[in-house]
Amino acid sequence: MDKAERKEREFNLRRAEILEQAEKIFAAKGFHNTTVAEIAGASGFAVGTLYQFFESKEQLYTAMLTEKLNMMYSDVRESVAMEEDTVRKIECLVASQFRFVENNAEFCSIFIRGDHLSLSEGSAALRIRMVADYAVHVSFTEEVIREGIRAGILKEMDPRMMAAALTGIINSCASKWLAMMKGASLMGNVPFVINIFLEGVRKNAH
Amino acid sequence: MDKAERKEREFNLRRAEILEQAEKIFAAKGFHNTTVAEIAGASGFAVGTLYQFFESKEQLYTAMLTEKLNMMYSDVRESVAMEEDTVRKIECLVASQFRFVENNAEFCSIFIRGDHLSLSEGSAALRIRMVADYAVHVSFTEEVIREGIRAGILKEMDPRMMAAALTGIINSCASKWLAMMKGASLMGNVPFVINIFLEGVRKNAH
Amino acid sequence: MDKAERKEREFNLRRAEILEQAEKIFAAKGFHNTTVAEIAGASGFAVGTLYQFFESKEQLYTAMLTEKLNMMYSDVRESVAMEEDTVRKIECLVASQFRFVENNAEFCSIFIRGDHLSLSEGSAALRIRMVADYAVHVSFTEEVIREGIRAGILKEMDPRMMAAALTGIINSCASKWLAMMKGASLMGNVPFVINIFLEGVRKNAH
Amino acid sequence: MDKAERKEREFNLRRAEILEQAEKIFAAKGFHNTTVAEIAGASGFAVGTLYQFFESKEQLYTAMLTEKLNMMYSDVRESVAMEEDTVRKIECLVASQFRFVENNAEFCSIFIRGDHLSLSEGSAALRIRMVADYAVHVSFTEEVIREGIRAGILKEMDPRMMAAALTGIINSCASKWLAMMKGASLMGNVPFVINIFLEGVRKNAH
DNA sequence: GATGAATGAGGCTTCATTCAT
DNA sequence: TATGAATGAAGCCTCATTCAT
Repeated sequence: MDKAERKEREFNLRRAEILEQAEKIFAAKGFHNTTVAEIAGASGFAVGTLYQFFESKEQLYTAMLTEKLNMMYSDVRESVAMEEDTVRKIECLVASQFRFVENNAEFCSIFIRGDHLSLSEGSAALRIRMVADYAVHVSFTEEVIREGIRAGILKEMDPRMMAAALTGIINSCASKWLAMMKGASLMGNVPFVINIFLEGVRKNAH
Repeated sequence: MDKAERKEREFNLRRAEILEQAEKIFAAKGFHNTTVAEIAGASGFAVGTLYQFFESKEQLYTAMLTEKLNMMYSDVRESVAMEEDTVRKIECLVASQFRFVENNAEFCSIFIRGDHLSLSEGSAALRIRMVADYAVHVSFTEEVIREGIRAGILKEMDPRMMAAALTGIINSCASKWLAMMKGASLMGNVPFVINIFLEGVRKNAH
Repeated sequence: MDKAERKEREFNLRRAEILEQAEKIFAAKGFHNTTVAEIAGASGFAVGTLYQFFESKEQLYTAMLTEKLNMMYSDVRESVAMEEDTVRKIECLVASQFRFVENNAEFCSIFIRGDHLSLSEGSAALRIRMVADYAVHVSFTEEVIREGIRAGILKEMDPRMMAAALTGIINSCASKWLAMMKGASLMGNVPFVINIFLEGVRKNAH
Repeated sequence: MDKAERKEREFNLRRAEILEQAEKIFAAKGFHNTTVAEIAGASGFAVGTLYQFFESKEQLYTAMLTEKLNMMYSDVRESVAMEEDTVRKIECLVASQFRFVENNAEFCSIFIRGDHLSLSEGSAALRIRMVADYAVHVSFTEEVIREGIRAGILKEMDPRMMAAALTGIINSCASKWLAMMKGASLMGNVPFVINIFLEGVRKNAH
């Protein structure tokens, strides 16, 4: 019977609607300053109804966070996988993250505000999963770099540190862009990031 | 009569004691999950007493944040001011920030947690001061870089972006270290950071 | 569907129940010595529930006050409107106020206690409305007297002052009755009040 | 030794200073919205010092109230005692009360605000004394009226009620004046009050 | 005697969660 | 299954009173 199927489709649609509204409000006001009633109101459901989709306010928050992040993670992985060359891969890594930030500015400002992780002790399990997801993403970046080293394209430094440096540059540029919200495109900074990461800032003597 | 003087000294000691305990608890649990009663208990005062030192929970939080950060800002400025050479200045910039992170690991984890800024609308004035302080710090980094460019040592790129990149690398390494809390010294990463920032990661053909 | 209608009816019933209990307690202990928890307990609701009916303790207090007073005001106006003759109108004025005091002794003792008006600065708007309502009531009394003067029944004195005198006599008798709470009926004093107001207390020489 | 005497004189001066300042603040903000610290500040003493003059905030409040009122009561009694004629006595009764109100407008507005009596259960004894003092004053008014009746000048009505009526007219006029705080003198209303009380408001047929 | 910092009980209000309809 | 009124624990803050200096 495909009644069950329709049910599930409906369920997922409603759930997505809630997450979408929650994202906006959480991004604007932070976790603690957002009330469940607000989210319910914005998504057109009753308060009690939200609790049929999510166990708690925290779980709703975490779901939104992880699902959106995993979306970004797979975007990055997909776009990187299409390239062969290490330098191109790094370009894709940067570009796809910048693209995500541009397309999800509100969501990303959560991380500037930064109340992710300031979740109560109770939800340790949820937090652990988020951290784990992040670790996977980091090690993906590491792997790209490791390949570059193996291929003799990148210097033989600690890949962990190199990944950290690249991530830092990306995040810092994204934060700057989010803070300013300038009309300028964030994507336009890709060459700069690549250049600084690959070549550094010291002027070569000649 | 220096009775007044002694009074003030006493006052500042108590105030500092409160800030010290508050720092630990805020760092461990975040702003919203920390109660005024907890801070009072930890610092050995009654709840009401805290309110003779700080107007509100938020003001206590902000005071702690700004005072500690300004401490770091001046540390950085001082140590950088002692050097002449641009490269040495950048080294100092990185080293003094890493030193601060090492010495104030608990405090710094607040920024990983990141609930600074998620303060209610009420404290706009306080928040503005924090942002302004930060802006001054950022422009200090920029200035160091600008000097390097003028001196022909650094490439002629946008100094704002270069400062952002450097800041990103520093923060990322610090975060990594805080997250792992490894026995390894964070200071040990200074050469790496300098190297990657100045020379990049691409292997030179020769 | 008259489900909404029933909802509203229920809502109003509960609201009235709270007001009724609040009236008793406020009357007995004054605004500041009454706690929200007490009112909640007496009306059989949880504390939080009160806040679905009233924005704040002050708003609850003011609502009770204004609604009850307006009830009295319209009682007075209605009963006076039924009479033609000025003297009969004044009788109704006095009688209907006395009747209200007898039927709402507890409520009226609030005014002997008198902590109406000692509300915080915050509720200026609410207080203004109360004062305005009272002004309307006073000018109604004045108008009755003015008519009596026009009709040649009352002396040509300042109607404002005459209204003040009548109001004073009424209030004073009511206060006396409330203070003593004697078995005696307050309504029994109507002829006395009318007589003293119309004829004064000096023995006529004859 | 008159050292003790000087001490007592000093003590009374300080006490009076505190009462004077307390009166202003209580009059302006009411009992509950006035803090002990405010009174201390205004009177130039430390908080702890107030507690050497008064047992508690409530006792300070009551002392101020009773002492001021008794001042008025004796003023009234004195000035009435100087007259022989009943009508003149009543005039003095009204005039001396109006004079007191004019000279102590701030203090009297406490009674418009009316948070006298809204004292906690604890101070029953103090409240009882205030009520008793008031009762004495009322019975003094009654006695004047009783004399007038005996002298064949006033009608043979219940003197209690007559006293209540007179008091009501006086209070009502005073309240009106306090509320408006008009430039006009309250004393100017004495003839009106006397006239309305003695002769009433009904126009005589002729 | 004078001081005023420290105290801590207690008040108002919010809001995540539940459950009867 | 959806609702949203009811709940009540918990938080921030105030302020009368005390007591060591």
